[in-house]
Parts: sequence; structure tokens; C-alpha cells
Amino acid sequence: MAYWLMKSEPDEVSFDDVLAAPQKTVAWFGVRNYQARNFMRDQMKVGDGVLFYHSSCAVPGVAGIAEVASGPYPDASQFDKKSHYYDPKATPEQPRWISVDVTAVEGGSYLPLSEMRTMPELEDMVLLQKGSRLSITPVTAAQWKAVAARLKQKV
DNA sequence: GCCAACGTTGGC
DNA sequence: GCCAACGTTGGC
Repeated sequence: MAYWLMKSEPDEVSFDDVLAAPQKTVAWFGVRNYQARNFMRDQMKVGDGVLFYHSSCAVPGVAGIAEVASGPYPDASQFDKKSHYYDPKATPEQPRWISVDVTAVEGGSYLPLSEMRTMPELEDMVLLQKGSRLSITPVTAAQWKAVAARLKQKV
């Protein structure tokens, strides 16, 4: 089993939105970066752990724990001319971008980025590396454990 | 709003 | 295939 950190802008989809969704599950759409796409396509498995991260907001940080709930399938927004994720080069026969479903598992506490930067266990986390902007990044088991423990501590 | 860092595009 | 120009991300 693998672990991931996935960034979402809370103005678009917040962790609370996922908790409120039917079956607490949403499609993760709008990934338009090949490296992030390839993680979803090639490495993610149902049941993998997900740190749900809020980016581009007042207090960025991990907003809750989720899990991967489906295999990869074509991201519908790439075909939608009205979507700002529309990609004219994608066709249903030859889709470029994919989604996976993600289910919320546990919320109720928040770990700010500023605090993550103080945790020695997270020193090597991809998210925290200089210049890192990938929307989906791998998380090690040790990093996962440290974040989960800290979240639990805060409840 | 600024700006560093990174990704993508397209001319050559 | 190189690389300059441009666009985007995302913290601050």
C-alpha cells in the first residue's frame, strides 16, 4: 500500500466538500500535469492513503485523510468546452487526462504547512522541497505516520 | 500583488 | 533537439 499527498484549492473542492459528498466520495479531476497524471495512472491503487492538502488559501495544510477509491478513468472535464480544464487536444477515443475517485476517511483536525515545516520527520517530504509544485506527490510510510499522529493529537 | 521555480510551446 | 518566451503554481 502506498501513500500520497494531493493538493486541492479549497475554493474549488475542500475536504468538507468531500465529507459532504454522496458516499463521501468525489472524482479527482483537473490534473493537467503529466507527472501527476502518471502517478494516478501507473501507481495508485484502490485503498492507498491520501493526505488531502489545501493549497492557495489563507492557511495551507493537510485538511484530512482520504483514500483512493477507484482505478483511473478519463477525466470528463477535458471534453467539456465550458470547463476551464477543457483540452482541445483530447478526444474520447484518445483521452489525455484521467481521474481517480477519492473517499474522505477522517477529518476534524488541520495540520498547517508552517507546522509541517517544523517536523523533522517531514524534512524530506516532496511537498516541502524547494520549488516543488506537483499537485500529487508520493509520501513515505514514515511521513504518513508522523502526519497521521499529529492530526490525531490535534482532535 | 509579488516573485521564484517549474512546465510547456514553438521557432529555428 | 535547443532554448527563449511565455504561462502557471503557490507561498508569502
